[in-house]
Amino acid sequence: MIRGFNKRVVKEVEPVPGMRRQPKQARSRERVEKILDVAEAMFIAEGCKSVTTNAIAAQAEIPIGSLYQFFPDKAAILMALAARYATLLNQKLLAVVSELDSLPLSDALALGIDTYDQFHEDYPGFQAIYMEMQDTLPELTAIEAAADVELIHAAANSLSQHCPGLEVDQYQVIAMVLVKSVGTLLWMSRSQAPSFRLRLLEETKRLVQSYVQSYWPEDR
Amino acid sequence: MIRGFNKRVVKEVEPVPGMRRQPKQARSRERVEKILDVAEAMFIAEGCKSVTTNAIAAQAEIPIGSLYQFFPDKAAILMALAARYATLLNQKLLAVVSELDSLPLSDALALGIDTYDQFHEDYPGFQAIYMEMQDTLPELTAIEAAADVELIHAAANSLSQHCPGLEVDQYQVIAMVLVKSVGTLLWMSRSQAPSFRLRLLEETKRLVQSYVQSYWPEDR
Amino acid sequence: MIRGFNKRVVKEVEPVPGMRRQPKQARSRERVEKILDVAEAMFIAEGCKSVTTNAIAAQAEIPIGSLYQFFPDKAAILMALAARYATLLNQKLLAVVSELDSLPLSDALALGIDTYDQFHEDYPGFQAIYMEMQDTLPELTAIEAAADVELIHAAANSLSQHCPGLEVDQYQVIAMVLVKSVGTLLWMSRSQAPSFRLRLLEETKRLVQSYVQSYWPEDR
Amino acid sequence: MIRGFNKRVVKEVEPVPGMRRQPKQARSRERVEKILDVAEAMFIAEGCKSVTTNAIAAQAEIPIGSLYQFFPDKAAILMALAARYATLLNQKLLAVVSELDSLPLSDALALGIDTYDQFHEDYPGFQAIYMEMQDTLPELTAIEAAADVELIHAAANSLSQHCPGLEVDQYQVIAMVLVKSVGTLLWMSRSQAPSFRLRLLEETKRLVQSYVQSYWPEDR
DNA sequence: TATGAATGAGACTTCATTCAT
DNA sequence: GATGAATGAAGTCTCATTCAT
Repeated sequence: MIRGFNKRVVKEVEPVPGMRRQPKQARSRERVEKILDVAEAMFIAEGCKSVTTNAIAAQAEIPIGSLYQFFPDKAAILMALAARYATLLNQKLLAVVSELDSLPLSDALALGIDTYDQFHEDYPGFQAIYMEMQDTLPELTAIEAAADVELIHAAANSLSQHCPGLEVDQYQVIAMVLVKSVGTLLWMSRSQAPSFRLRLLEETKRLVQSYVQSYWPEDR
Repeated sequence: MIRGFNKRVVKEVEPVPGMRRQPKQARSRERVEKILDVAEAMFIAEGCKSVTTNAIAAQAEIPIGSLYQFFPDKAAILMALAARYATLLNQKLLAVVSELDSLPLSDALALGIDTYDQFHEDYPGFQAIYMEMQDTLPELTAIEAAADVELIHAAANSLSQHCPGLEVDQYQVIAMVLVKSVGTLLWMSRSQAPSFRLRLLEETKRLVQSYVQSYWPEDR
Repeated sequence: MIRGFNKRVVKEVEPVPGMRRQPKQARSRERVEKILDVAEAMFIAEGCKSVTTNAIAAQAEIPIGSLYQFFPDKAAILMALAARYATLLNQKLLAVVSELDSLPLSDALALGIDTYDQFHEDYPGFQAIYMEMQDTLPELTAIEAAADVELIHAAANSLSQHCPGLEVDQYQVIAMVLVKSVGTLLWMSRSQAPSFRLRLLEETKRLVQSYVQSYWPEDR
Repeated sequence: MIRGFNKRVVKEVEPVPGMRRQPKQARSRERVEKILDVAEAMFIAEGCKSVTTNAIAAQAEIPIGSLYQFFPDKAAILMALAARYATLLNQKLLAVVSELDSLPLSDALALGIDTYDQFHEDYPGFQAIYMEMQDTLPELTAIEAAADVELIHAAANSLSQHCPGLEVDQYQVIAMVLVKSVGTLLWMSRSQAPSFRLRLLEETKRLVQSYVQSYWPEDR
């Protein structure tokens, strides 16, 4: 068991979209992870635009040439980062799904929001990277939305299981509204003073709960 | 009476923050407007990062030196653009404020959302510029938020007039939640198919209405 | 009697070399002086290269166009400044010449050095401007040397009067050696700690006195 | 034994202060030398201010990007040039040091001056670069003075060995006076007619010798 | 004569990417 | 495969000077 390695457990050899070569050997995978870790930190610290590929390679202590063996260009690093976040978020959510199912809807929503909030806290680069891609790769927004898309699917699924009675694609709309508005509010709350931040968090729950209750008022 | 709202009402020569020289004569104002128009179009079309100051000047048919007489650097153009949007949005909102006041709360919310949605439709660069600034000028987000801030103030004010009974800063929180979530949903709806877009718009209204009703249920 | 004006008494209408138009009216002369004062301060403070003509005009509170009516280009400002220094130094020296004549040679040398040192103190831009010109206008070094040239002439003259016995151009060489070496040492002493500075000043006197005594040893 | 003198004796890969990357391979060192040669010629011919980095790169027949791999900016080229002169001067002086030690003081001074004069003749850019730096990098004058500083140390050391009897820091002052005044006079002599130049050279020796004799008159 | 907005060549510097070793 | 020196197009911004008003 190698410590400090499974901090970010990457599912074995999933084909990350923009990558030039899938790293098969342990050493290569380590290097890719190192690049992404460094890139993440630098993007957050200095903004995507002002980070150079050479700086990333230097900080990651690998030659620039090697970096370009894994990533065809700078944008690919951003993409891989986004993909990694999507994977991570998915894991977190899977972990609480069973708990969610056993709670009353209101509590489930609150727990879901708290979990999502915690994710923002744990990975401050999440929304940052997310925004960057709009600028740098407008045509690749599909991938960027991956994280959201999975969340939305999961939310729609959960709702359709526990709150039946609507058409199937109605759940999609509701889930989208929930995920998007909550995502924005949580992100915005990051830049607020702690006390105000907590209040926003509570208010976000209220927004969501009253919305859901408008569909399933019996949830009391 | 809406507080913090007519701050930007002085039409003509208000001192725009980042500008090097305030254009006093008609010719200069024309030039500045031309620069902003061109920059807006290019930012939307190609993304902020890949637009160059020389390209803007060339497209606007003015010498690069003249551009730099008005704007100290590239970022200032972005800022001026954001300021211009804030002014425009203010005007639109002022135009419907009186109508809003005479409607039942639910209808007022719906009308407000429709107006805001129309603004997004009229000025597709609005949210785009807005997002750009996060990357290019992280420290200047305050200015970028100007449009939001004023909206939030206006909304808080309107709520406190028509729906009394809460503490004064509670209105701020509610208004913030409303404006931020609606903004995101409307923006996101832009990239959806028309029919789905309309549905999202309706759903946004529902989100907002049920949230407000959780505070003032008598509004029926 | 206008105060604050004769601080730097410029001999009436001497034709300064590089100037476009000799200022004949009081207002114009005031402007030219203001330009030179400002330019002097800025050159010293920021280095010649980084001062712009527009900055000089702005600081002097005259339009840039007017500046260009008196000076054909930036270099001309530097030249005029050097010429002004030459005039000033001349005046200072004339003022002590009579005293010098009545002193033993050693004391006269010491007094001359102190006077020259005081000039450096009063006009810190003197040597600074002097050096600048080497770079900016290599072909105009002749004018730059003006200040020195006058000093050297005066010194040669004084020597030939009080210490006869040498050929006429020998006095020139001696005077040149004296003025150039003293000038350098005094200038260099400016950047030293005060106590060390004083010591250098004394040592400079010793250098000069022993040199002169090698020609006129009877001076005891 | 001359203190502070063999500091720069390490021939090859001494870390030159302002350089971005130390050229390790033969090809790179050639390139750096080429850049410096070209820069030297251009600085002397056209003055520092009007030489551009692009022109240097073009003349040296290397891409501008390569130039910037070795030098972080234009000023660094100047600095490297000054450092190269310092190294050269050191070598010249080391070569005559043994001779100096075996001569009577007067003759040693004369030989030292001739050597220094020859250096000015061999490297006409020496004092030119030296002066430039005052303007371009006022804060870096320390480095520029390097050549002088070492000379002064060497002179002080030599004096203290052959002419004992003074306090240790008195030698510093004397050496400083000697080096600075001689340097100026030699430099100035460059721009004079040959016959007058020689006379100045002799006069410089006289200045120095009479000064030194005022301390050690027995040196006859 | 007086003004100051306008000009644009050109300065310095960066950095994503390649390819010879 | 691994490396990192080399590349040069392109970017941002300056500023001495002019000339229409």
